[in-house]
Amino acid sequence: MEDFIDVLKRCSLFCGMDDDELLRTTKRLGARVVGVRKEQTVLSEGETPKYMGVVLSGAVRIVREDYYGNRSILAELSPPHIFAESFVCAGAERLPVSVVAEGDGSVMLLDGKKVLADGRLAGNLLKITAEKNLLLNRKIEIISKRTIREKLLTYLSYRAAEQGSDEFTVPYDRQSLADYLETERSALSAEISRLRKEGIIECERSRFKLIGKV
Amino acid sequence: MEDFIDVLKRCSLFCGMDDDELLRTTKRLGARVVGVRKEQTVLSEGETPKYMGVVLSGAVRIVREDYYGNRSILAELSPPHIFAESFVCAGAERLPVSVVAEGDGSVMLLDGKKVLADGRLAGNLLKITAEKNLLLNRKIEIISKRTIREKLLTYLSYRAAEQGSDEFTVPYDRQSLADYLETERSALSAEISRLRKEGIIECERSRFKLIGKV
DNA sequence: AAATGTATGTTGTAATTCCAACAAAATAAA
DNA sequence: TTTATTTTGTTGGAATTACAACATACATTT
Repeated sequence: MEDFIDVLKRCSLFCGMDDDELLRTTKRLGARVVGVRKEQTVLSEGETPKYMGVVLSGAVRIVREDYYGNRSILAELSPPHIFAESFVCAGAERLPVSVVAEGDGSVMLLDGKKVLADGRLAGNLLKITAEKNLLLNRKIEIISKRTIREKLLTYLSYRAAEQGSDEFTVPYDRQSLADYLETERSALSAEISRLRKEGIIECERSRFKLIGKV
Repeated sequence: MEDFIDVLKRCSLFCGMDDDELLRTTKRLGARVVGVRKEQTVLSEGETPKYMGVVLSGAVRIVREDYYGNRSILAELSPPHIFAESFVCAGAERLPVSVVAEGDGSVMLLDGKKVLADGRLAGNLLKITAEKNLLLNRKIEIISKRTIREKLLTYLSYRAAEQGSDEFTVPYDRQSLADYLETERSALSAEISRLRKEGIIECERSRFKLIGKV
């Protein structure tokens, strides 16, 4: 736990706690740090939402897959983001998504009930679930666009804004970006090519640049 | 306010309060009951999220419109649902959606800061925002399906489950249903016709029936 | 360096959706 | 009832996407 104290201090769940308080709290809650390997499933769709987690290193993806194998990525979360907290707080019967490690890394798992029983943590959770809400709203805004071009440009604009520059990276390779935008990889590649030819974007792998009209 | 005490008692925000406590609380918060007319905008996209609201009668829709006039319906909320609470709790700078009255009705508007300052109400808000999260997740599941047929059937399955019957209604007319499914009205109508001809559904206006294979 | 595997780009065809225009049905108003 | 108005259904062509198959580029391993 001590290894990740700096990450945990940046985590909204423990907002306002000093080192000592933080260590005592995680200990009292019986928090477990778990190492995860690339592609490993941390929590599975369908299971009872018992735990909420904190990304300590690496990154996790919130994903869902339908009968036809269409993978859908809801979000990629880097440290010190929290996951599965909404399903615990809402008392959902089953997890509607899976949590999968993007690469090797580690997460902290917390017993949902114990977290909710702690007034301080429960208070912090309100802001967290509300912010998660904004993220989902944004994702809906993006994928409700009718063409791949619009979806992509809307998404890229948000990334640019987040990183405060017209040059920025995206945490996805082409397949994953397609899974996030809810579309086809090859069609996405083709659209990126067209945007490049038209001088609207520059792009190399996961590095993009939005070319603004002067 | 007294007219709506029964609605408010069913509202999760006031969970666990008796009549007297409820009236005192709303009074203390300076809650205002506002009558709304069909199509009237209650809160506008872009404004600062200052208020959260409760649907008292009628229904409201959470909507967004893009530059091309594509209307997107995120949700339809009936009494005693709450709206705009996530944006207040997250401290968002601008409202990313509008709230529009579906028909004539009334809503209660509450000052966001005052609600958050009340420990009891803030505690209740956690469950509410988390549940709103589930709704958004569901909406994403629906619209991430690749065809209108799949979107529609997924949505209808949820409605059937909610109403506990394979015969059920939908709170939208064709245009609104299309706006919720993020697709075209005419294409949706055509798909409904096909599903009907194939014996997969029965449908008359906003009343649907899912025909299960025997 | 060669071989293997993975990621990305390209292309043509089939399927689906969009869009516009109109027809038919239902509802409201006169 | 008759006339508007709104809602829903239908249709054909244009636009877009999905899908499959393959080419190319890049990375990793041996």
